[in-house]
Amino acid sequence: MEAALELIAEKGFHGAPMAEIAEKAKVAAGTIYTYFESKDVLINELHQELEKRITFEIQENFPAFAPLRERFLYLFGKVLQYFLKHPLHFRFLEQYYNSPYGISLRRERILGKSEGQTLLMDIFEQGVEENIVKKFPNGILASLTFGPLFFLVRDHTLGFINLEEPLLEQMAEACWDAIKI
Amino acid sequence: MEAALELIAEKGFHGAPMAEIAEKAKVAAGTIYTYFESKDVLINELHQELEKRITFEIQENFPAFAPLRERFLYLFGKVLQYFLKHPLHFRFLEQYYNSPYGISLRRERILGKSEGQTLLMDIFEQGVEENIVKKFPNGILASLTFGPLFFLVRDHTLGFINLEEPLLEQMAEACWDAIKI
DNA sequence: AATAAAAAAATGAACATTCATTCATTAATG
DNA sequence: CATTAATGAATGAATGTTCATTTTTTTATT
Repeated sequence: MEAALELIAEKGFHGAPMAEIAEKAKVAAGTIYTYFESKDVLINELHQELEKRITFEIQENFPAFAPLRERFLYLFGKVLQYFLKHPLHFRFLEQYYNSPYGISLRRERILGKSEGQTLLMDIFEQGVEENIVKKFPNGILASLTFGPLFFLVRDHTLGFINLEEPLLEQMAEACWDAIKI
Repeated sequence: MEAALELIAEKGFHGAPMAEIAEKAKVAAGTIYTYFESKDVLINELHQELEKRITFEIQENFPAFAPLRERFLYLFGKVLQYFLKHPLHFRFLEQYYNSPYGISLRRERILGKSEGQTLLMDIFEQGVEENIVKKFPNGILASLTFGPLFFLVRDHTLGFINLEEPLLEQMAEACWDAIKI
């Protein structure tokens, strides 16, 4: 799975043939099929594994009873830092969500909000209720938050931008400005 | 090129074999090679064509001498409307930029700002100078603008969200809130 | 206008390559 | 000895590209 992650993150699904994944993992090509029924299964399990790790790391130390703005900035920072720390995870997930694999999954995700998303959705809903956050549907508020975040991380992992510490906090605050009234 | 656009936008680069492109275009497979040296060339020319159309349409009626905020909202709206009107173009470009094709191109794009981008960069630079816009690098300001936009359009073209008129304007204003001081 | 010759374009079967997957065989483990 | 795992060559399907052949269009000649 690690070998697959690296290859796919760097070269995309089609730059990662099973033979190369096997080579990188120092096993024979056929061995992979002892543990994964197919390439699709391998990729889907890899995706699940990454999601699990991310949601775990984000919920860690979450200041559940802090003011709205603080909770928002915390979440934003955590997600941002996670991806900056694990650029390969980001690249892989990006590939995944833009492929047929991810799209059906995404549909479910949007309707029945899963864990990890819940934290943010709660912030939005409470914010709207208390007249702190603009009265938008959750999807729009999420786009105002994650849109810039993903956009930037992408450029960063590709080496186009260098994100420094003070800038990150200012970014988070700018996104808060976008959603607050 | 039209057949390629449709297939690639709907099923990705790898769901669009030359044989199918040819079939959709009602020519034989070999015929494509009279006009395009290879699949790569076809794809790159298609990309250039789309970029040309978009930059043209965006610059049309641009209120070059209006106040900053107005110019920003105009640009934002134009880009948004273009993609909502041409979902296939959006899907294609999204594929393109997330593939090896687009990444090298992107590098150039970020350094030497090309046409179309210039309009927005001018707004940013003037805004920073006049203390209307937050003092961020252009890349960050761009992410605060295009990040949410692309994010939303993606969900819209995939049929997850329905973007209505009044919402669009509010979105644009929210993004302005993100970059303004 | 009519015809012939030449050039250009279209065709699609054949080719070469890539790649996921299988499986008979060998090695490792309990 | 039995069971499980690993191996990697072989398989077959998919796909980009080529090219000899056919069809269409253009040009030249009568």
